[in-house]
Amino acid sequence: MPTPPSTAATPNRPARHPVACSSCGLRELCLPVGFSEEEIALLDGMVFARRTIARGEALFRRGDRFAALFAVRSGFFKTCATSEDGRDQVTGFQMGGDLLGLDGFDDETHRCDAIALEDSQVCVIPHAALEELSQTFPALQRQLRRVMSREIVRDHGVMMLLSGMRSEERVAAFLVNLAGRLQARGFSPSSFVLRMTRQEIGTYLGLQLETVSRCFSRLHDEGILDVRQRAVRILDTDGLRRLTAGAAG
Amino acid sequence: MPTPPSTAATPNRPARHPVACSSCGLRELCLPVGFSEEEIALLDGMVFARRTIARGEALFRRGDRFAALFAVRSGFFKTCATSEDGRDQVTGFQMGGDLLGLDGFDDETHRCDAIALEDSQVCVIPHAALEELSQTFPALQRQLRRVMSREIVRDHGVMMLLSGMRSEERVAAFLVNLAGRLQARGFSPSSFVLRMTRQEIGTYLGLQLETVSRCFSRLHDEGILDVRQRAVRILDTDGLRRLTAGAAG
DNA sequence: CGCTCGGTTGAAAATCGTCAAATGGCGTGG
DNA sequence: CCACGCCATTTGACGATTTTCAACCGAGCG
Repeated sequence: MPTPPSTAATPNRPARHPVACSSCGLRELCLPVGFSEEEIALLDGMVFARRTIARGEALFRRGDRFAALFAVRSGFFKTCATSEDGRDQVTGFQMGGDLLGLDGFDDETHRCDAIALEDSQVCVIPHAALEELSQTFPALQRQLRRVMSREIVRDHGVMMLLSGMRSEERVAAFLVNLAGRLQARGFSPSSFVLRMTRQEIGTYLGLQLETVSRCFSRLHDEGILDVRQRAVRILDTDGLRRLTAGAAG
Repeated sequence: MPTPPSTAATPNRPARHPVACSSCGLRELCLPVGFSEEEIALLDGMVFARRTIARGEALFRRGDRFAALFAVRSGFFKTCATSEDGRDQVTGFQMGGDLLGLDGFDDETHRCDAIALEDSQVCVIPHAALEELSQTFPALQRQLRRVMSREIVRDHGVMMLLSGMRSEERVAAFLVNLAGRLQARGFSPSSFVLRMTRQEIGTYLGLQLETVSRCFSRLHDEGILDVRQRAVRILDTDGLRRLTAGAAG
């Protein structure tokens, strides 16, 4: 599906859709993980709309008031935090079922930009509804803590990657992670198209875009990958995973 | 207060103390930030004990069941996540008022080790009490979300540091951060003693210990620091802060 | 008083970043 | 429909930073 007519400013009007977690294929990857049917029904009332974001547009930006949490329904996002001196850090890539905006609870302000890397749809989970419902719905607050906890653990994994791995290991780890997440969503884990540029991968992994490109080329030469621009085919999953574990593996 | 007699295994018996958030000097840095007197009184019933941890001992380890959150009452900790291949990443240093264990909500299991870098005391906040109390105490669950959110933002800051800065900038940023936190706790921000080894700083910053040592020496030569082993005196705070912002500053 | 551990320093090697140029998709406009 | 131009990507050469290996120093502790 192509980019909608570039009248640009589409986003801020949330479109009413028949939104229902109960009938959503992503519910096992999203907020309702482990909920009973009754509990999911409660969520249906809370997730009040979907919103469409065109490629390149921001779902929210750093400094925006934190009015809602978002769950990716379809599409692909990056989040990036910008430092005072202008350099920006891609802190994560989000796909179907992932939540966006967890960093907003602190001071009711989003602390990073969330940019759609392809035309995307998100479910809007208003902060107020979340607060209200979680009073009478202990499983929801528990689940929210779990999701936030998982985000913290994930970030620690990225720190480990940034801190201890060499470029090729980083790129390998990135691909293994991406493949796993695609597989969990029913896509092929061995053949996919990257939604982000080399630059964005580099910013995420703490590498220059040229280094990322060279790593891809090297993995190609080693017969582990088939890379053609953004199209990736993993030829040797075990080999890739071995690289991830580091030379010590 | 010196290290307790090294009978080693002191920890697991929580000592009953007159524990009270309401009379704690750290409450403005800890869980009760922004709570009213009545709200803090509710916390008093929940924080049920203190626990003493000797230097070098673990408060908890990766894989331990997540039974409680901990708030540092005195002392100093590091948290480190260990990867499958044995390398470990220091994910943070915690001091008075900081919370430990936020990564445990996901699967009710601690996901990192928390090691005391000096003799320390923590307040024990049982998970069950937290769950129960937060049912009838909306401000508490809100606050917990805020704290977790802040942890996520903090981690993104570290990722930015690991990803985009060179060694000297990293070390400068580390020192500026530490100084600020010490100041917030009423200690001198310009003269302090490091509680961690060069190795631990290095693991945190994604550098080898030799590189950390060289950075300290260079900052010393530039007249910005006076470093003698673990004793640090910051001579030029602005200079240090300029380095943090990067060459672009 | 010697030993161990943490820290410092030096030199060589490896990795990664920087600069530069060439290639190739892709979308736009003719 | 094709040509053009822009942007992403690739690749090469060089240089800078950081790691690695090794030796040495010094403080704290038994």
